[in-house]
Amino acid sequence: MRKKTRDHIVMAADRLFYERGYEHTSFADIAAEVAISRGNFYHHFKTKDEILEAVIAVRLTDRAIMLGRWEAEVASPLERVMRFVKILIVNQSKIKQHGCPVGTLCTELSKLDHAQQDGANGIMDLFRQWLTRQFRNMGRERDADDLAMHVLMRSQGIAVLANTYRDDTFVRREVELAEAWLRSELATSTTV
Amino acid sequence: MRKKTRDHIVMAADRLFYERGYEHTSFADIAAEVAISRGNFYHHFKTKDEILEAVIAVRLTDRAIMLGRWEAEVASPLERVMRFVKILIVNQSKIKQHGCPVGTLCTELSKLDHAQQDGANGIMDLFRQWLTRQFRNMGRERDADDLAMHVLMRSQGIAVLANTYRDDTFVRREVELAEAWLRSELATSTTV
DNA sequence: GTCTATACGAAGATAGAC
DNA sequence: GTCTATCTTCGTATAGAC
Repeated sequence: MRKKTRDHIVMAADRLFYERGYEHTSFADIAAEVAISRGNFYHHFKTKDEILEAVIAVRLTDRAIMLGRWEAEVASPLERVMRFVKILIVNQSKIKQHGCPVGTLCTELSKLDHAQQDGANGIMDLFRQWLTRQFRNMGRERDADDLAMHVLMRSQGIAVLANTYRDDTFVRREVELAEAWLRSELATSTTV
Repeated sequence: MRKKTRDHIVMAADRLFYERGYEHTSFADIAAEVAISRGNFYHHFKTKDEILEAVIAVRLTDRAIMLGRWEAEVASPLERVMRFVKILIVNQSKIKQHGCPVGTLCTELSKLDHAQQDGANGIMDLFRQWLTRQFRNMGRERDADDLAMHVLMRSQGIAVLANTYRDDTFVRREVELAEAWLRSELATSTTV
């Protein structure tokens, strides 16, 4: 069973919103990418906001699946968080070019004061809650959310500067520092 | 001697580019803010890019003056870096609303693949070099730039999440963590 | 230096034929 | 479901009068 046009549109929009930003991407851009006419476009989506909504939904689902897989594949919560931090390495070349797909969207929609702000922030929150759960599993009931926010903070900071300076060495060094911090932070309080 | 119209335009553009983003700000928006006609606009700037260039120049100068003042006012390089980190507290409400003026501009121009990317990145670099100099003064010749990048990374990460979650407690906590990290990092290597 | 009027193109959106 | 044609609005930019 082949992918439907609607799915093609969402996939193309997802990529273009990430690479060029939401506002800077036009219907014509997406239509050209999918190789359909602009008219046909409106059969599938009535407004640009609706496409954004669909893109956010897809991104949320994708990330939830990814996190679920890690939870199934990786036994130790510490290793799971490490896996999260390592996205910066795995996706390094994309991040250098376009930043973090989640962070940059939240930032852009905030400036636009866009109705889908909460939707985008929800993806960030998915990460936050997943990370919080991992820290809880490590016995850090009380400050699990603080630790989660700290990991998110580092990820976002690294992504912004990776994008600004396009420096591989910096990214690798900071990921190692984040891992070292994680280990030393958790060394004091293992298994409670 | 009163401010000239040109300066008013740059000031208004500076604020609007920060609050709404560069692309989302139109000539009409700026003209309305300054209370001049769109036509008059083009007497002072031929293109939108030219305004951006002027805004970046002003921001660069402003920040350079700020950093110079800190260098004059604060004797200890450690305290100077602390002062830098504390901008996040001082400008907290703006940052919660619109993020970091430097980081968000770099991010936006990267997506637009805009000619002024280097200009915006130059403001980030002003901070980087200033921070590097402070760490050198603390006797950290070898890793001064790494430490500077780490401080920048934290600032940018905190700003992104402050903007996403608009959470005062988070900002305060992370600034304290950054200060604690600074102190512990420098404790090992004081005055060489 | 400031204004009004206007040209021009891009982008979002609609109508209706096939 | 897909197309072409068209409408409308908005944003950049120019011309020329005051």
